[in-house]
Amino acid sequence: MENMGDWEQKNLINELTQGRELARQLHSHLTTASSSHETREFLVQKILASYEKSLLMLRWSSSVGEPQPIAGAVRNSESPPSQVGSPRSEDSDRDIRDLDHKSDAPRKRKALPRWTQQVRVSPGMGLEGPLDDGFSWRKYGQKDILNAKYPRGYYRCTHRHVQGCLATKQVQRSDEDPTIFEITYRGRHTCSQASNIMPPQASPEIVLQEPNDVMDLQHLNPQPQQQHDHHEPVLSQELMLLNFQANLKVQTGNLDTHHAGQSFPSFIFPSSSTFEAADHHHHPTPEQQAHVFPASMIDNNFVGSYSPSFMSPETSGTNYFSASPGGMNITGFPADQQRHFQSSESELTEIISAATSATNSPTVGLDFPFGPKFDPNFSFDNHGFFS
DNA sequence: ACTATTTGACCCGT
DNA sequence: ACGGGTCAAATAGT
Repeated sequence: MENMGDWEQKNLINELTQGRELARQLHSHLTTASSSHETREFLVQKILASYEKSLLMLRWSSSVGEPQPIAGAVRNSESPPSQVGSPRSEDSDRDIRDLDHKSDAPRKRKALPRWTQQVRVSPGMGLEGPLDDGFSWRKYGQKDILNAKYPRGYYRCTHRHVQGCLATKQVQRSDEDPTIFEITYRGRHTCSQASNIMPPQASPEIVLQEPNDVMDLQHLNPQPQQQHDHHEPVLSQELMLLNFQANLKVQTGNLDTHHAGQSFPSFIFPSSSTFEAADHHHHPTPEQQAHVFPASMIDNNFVGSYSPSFMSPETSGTNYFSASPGGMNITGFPADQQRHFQSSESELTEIISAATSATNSPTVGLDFPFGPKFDPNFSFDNHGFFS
């Protein structure tokens, strides 16, 4: 079923439609002597931004097979998109969890898919923050990093508590080129991200992206999980939409020989109970602690199936990552998360009620390259977007 | 009233 | 102890 790309598709269409409208406006402005240069320039910027965003969405979402970086539309000035970062690192994390006995021991292993994109915002327009990548994020922290001039911002998915979306991202403005932002994503969105509007804004230019993870990620999001059972109907619908998958591809400009494309299917599951169990910091607020769920149960849920990872079919291994259940669908949804900590009371209650799903189970996070349905070798790039 | 951001404290792995 | 990541209370914005 391809419902996965639904909302993304809508957003894409929406974006392109907006761009078309802007182009039309520009056209009329061009034939109207009275329009100012500024206005025209503004429209041009908006149009470019629309293109950028659409491109971003495409790559982000279904794997797009294109190797080249997107050519930048706006580039003026300075440094070419050299690839700044290190060349890629690939690999991933797959962690195999064995069920080792030592139960109690807080085992921790967690690895969330993680990859980085470098985005440039055009100086011309205001707007600075990194572009809107189509997801709604909530900032939860900012830190000054050792040798960086600019602080790093930490964001997590807005729906973390409601839908248990584990995705987070960090945004670090580049020291040398302030127009570049390095955005590191961690975890795939499991939320439906229902309302997503994508306001156009700065025009970003993706310089490159690379997946990596290599390192162990230390902690990931804290959240244990639990399953949801009854969710409201409405909710469930939303859920349906949600699966989308994303993937990225790297292209490090050809530097490397192999490409690493990755795509992840939709959800990530906490695969392992691992993390949650460790909800690492527990900050003890008495009450909160009170409702923490037994990690134990959590554990059981998954674990079961794991498919070994497959490496990438083709060339070197590329990818893997979380996975979804056999098909990403509704059911398989994230059954996880929890929240106990923050979040207003109201939210909390809602959440709780929403939680628990019967489905849980089987879906475990496994890793494999492409969505279940597609063939590994690549695939579907654009499964017909606009047709 | 609510939700989002700010920001120093806290926690954790090195 | 240090650096990085997250929490959570206070604050700001809607």
